Amino acid sequence: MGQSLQKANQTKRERITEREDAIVDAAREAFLEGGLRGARMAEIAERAGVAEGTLYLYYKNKSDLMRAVVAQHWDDLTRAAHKAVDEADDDPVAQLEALTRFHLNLLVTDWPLLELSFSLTYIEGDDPPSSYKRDYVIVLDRVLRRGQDKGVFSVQADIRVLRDMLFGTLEYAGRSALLLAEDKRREHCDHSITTLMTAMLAVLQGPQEPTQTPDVMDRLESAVERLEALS
Amino acid sequence: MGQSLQKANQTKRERITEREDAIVDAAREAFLEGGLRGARMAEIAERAGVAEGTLYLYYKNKSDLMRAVVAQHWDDLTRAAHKAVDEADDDPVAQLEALTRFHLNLLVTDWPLLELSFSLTYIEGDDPPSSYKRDYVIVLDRVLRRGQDKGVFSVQADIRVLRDMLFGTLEYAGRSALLLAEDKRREHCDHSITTLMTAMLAVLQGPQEPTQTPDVMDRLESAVERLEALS
DNA sequence: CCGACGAATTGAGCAACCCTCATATTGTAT
DNA sequence: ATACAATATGAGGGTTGCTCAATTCGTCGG
Repeated sequence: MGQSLQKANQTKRERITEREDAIVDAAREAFLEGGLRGARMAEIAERAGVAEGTLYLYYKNKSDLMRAVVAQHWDDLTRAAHKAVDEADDDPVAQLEALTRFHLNLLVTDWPLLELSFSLTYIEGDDPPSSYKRDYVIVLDRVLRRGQDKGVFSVQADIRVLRDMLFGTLEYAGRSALLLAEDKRREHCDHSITTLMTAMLAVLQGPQEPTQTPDVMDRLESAVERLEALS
Repeated sequence: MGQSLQKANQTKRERITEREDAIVDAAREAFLEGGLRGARMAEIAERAGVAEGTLYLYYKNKSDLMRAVVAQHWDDLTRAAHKAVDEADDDPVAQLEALTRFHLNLLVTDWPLLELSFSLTYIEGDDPPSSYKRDYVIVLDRVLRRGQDKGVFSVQADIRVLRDMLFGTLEYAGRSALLLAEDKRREHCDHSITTLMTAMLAVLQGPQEPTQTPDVMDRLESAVERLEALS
């Protein structure tokens, strides 16, 4: 009759999701400890409390399982990034800085998991290259487009290049920070952010002098002329 | 008697070096075709014309062999980078742009091999993480220091952050370029370089207003003088 | 409550492959 | 010519990702 008795009040769907979570959790631990190569499928199965064969009912192969671990994490990060931007002042520059700080901070605190993510980039997958990062990147696009709409950022600026600049620089800066001792880390991060903001704003706000200087000069000159005309 | 007969006029040293080269050449081909995982030691041995066990007399293990392939390549690249800078005009800005263009170009043309190099970053090596890139990075340091010495670049600028910015941005920009169709690639590269130069110069040349303001002041002074002359 | 059928799970076994090491070959000095 | 060291070989050991025939579990109709 459609509805039937379930063990411990769980639906079939719930039980399957629970198992999936158990597997992903076990896999995350194992991958964090040994990387893609170091982790053993047998060990993951044991930790998850399932047989080795069961893993292959849920995920096609080892790297597919790691993809699931990484994708879940990027999902969390995307939500957090949106939140970080929304909590900043309602000003494109402030939002951009908030996102920059959020991302660099992430690279330092979440490095082990992000390293897994990056390493996956270089694994020749059997399946089409997935892009769990796409949604995350959209957070930046939103900030930049909003700045352009408000007239604070130049519409000339190519968002694609700025994406590369922000994420590229920060990935490298994060790695540099990790090489430093704990106490120098914050200083280096702050410095990287300041520098990167200067750089990005130079692109986003375009040349400032030409737009302001002529204006100032023109008005000054005309004032002088008016004075000259008086005499 | 110290000097002894050699087959085909080769010294022992020469024969060993020749074998090493044969192995590295075979390994490069194999790794380019299948990556670290896809390449088979048995196949590399066959291509190099040696037995599988011989590989392990020259290199500790598979990733150590790949390291050798990649290190050799970075060595070539470093020489070429120095050359690119030296052939540019004797001007720090021009040299920086030459290096930027050289590096981005590299990322597009040499991508398969550079991808191997990057993937190696994420292989938990049994040995201390090697840094074949160190010498390459020094090329940038040289350009920036020279600019500072000549007073063209601000000494305030932190070279470490600029390193992250240049190489980080370019790695990402190179990847973006590879996703584009052949005909749009050059345009995108040129655009990335222009943008990146704007960004870096904003950092390297510091705030520009102070250098222009005096001009405003000069003209103001002259205006006042004209007014004074009237009375 | 029973029996039966499909879905889900298991884990022993297979195949692939890196690396070792006992043996063989080559080179050199006396 | 002989002994000895250096170098090379490749069959076999050991590990591990993945498959699939056998088994258990969950859900129905009767």
